[in-house]
Amino acid sequence: MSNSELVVLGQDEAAVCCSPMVREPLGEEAAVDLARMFKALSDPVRLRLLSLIASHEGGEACVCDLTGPFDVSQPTISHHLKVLREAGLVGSERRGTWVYYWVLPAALAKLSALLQAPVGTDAGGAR
Amino acid sequence: MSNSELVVLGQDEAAVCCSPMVREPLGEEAAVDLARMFKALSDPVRLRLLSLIASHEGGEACVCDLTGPFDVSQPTISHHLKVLREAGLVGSERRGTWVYYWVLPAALAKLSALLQAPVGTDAGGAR
DNA sequence: GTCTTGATTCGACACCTGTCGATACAGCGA
DNA sequence: TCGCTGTATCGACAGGTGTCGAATCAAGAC
Repeated sequence: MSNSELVVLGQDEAAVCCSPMVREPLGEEAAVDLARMFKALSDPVRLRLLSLIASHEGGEACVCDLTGPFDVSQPTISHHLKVLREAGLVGSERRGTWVYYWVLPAALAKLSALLQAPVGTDAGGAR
Repeated sequence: MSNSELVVLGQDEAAVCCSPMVREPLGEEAAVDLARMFKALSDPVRLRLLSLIASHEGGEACVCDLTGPFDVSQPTISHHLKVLREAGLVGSERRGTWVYYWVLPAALAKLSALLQAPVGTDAGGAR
């Protein structure tokens, strides 16, 4: 079933991915798609939610585990989880009374690869 | 540098970073700081600007090279460049008539490392 | 000096986003 | 069945964001 993760992630077909952006200019569509994912990461609460989920035992967490550490209301947490889900960064499933969330590693890997830069090469020194 | 709170953590200082977020929950301050950088990446124009700069010959580009490919006004480009600069993702310098921008690789590397996930290990995915 | 070109800043505007409380929905247990 | 607990959705509101044209600043050419 690990294949289905890629399907979920492919909100648009793999047109976008994986080559560092320092290599070649991003296309317009690719930029729109990637910006959507980065936007999901652009909120401190969502960032912490994501890491909380990812680092949780078993790689997944129930919503009830996630509302505690924050001082925002439960509907707000739910909203943020929805944003993460719609960005393709996490998956979710109801299991009995509780709803569980887990990170989709391929999505993170995609973004990570995109940002990969040849560090050490002085691309920014004073000139 | 306007971030008085996190003054130590420059482009290359590793106060916040570098451990994948799937390893341990992000602290509150770290999340705020990182969210600021991701927010800078959360706009398609800025994403393309960044990759345009990074992939430009010599690793840097003059603003005049950057206004062409977009259908937004030049002040808007300038605004986006400012956002990228204030997020610590690019550096800039006036050189005669023109202003040049370059990517700060350490900043990208920091974000990239953060997103690094153990792909292949199915982090709680399929059920 | 004045003019021209490149870039930033300013002020304004429409739209988007994060947050809340109230409400609705989904399972479970009594 | 009814009620309880855990989540999601709704509607509203304050504040933030992207965009523009106009004005301003900076450096070089004349």
